Amino acid sequence: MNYWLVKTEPSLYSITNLKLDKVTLWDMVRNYQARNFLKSMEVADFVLLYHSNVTDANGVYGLAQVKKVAIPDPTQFDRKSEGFDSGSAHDAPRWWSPTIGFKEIFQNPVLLHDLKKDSRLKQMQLLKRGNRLSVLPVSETEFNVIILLAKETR
DNA sequence: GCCAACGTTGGC
DNA sequence: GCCAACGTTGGC
Repeated sequence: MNYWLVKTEPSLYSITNLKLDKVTLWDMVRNYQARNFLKSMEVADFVLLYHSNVTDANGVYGLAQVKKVAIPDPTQFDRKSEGFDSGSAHDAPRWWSPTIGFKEIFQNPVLLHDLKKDSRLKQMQLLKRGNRLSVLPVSETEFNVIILLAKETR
């Protein structure tokens, strides 16, 4: 069992969209390190959904779970898609997408500000200087702390 | 809108 | 293989 955090711009795709869709293929990731993390996701892994590029409100907004391991991202072969990659061969796809399913929208979103001030989360990959990766591993401890913060009544 | 961080591209 | 230029991410 592994724990992950994926970033998304809510104006493009938010936890609410995932709730409506129930499941979604996590496509369009075009960074090799992030791709490697996507490929190592296993069914039932938990995935924290992080909203980025929100004025004053970046943070973890909900929880998802891996439903299917990664398949080749279909957008890389689609000429009409922004994700099209002419350098990717069908027999050796570059980009991969797991399917994730909706679990919950947090009662209290755990904002970036809250993550930063919690001493138990000092080691979080997300908080490392300049980390722009859109898919990151989260430790079990960090995951549990974030879930606790999300359930806290404030 | 600005800008730091950093990944990618391409000339040499 | 080096590295400058460029593009993107994402916090503020």
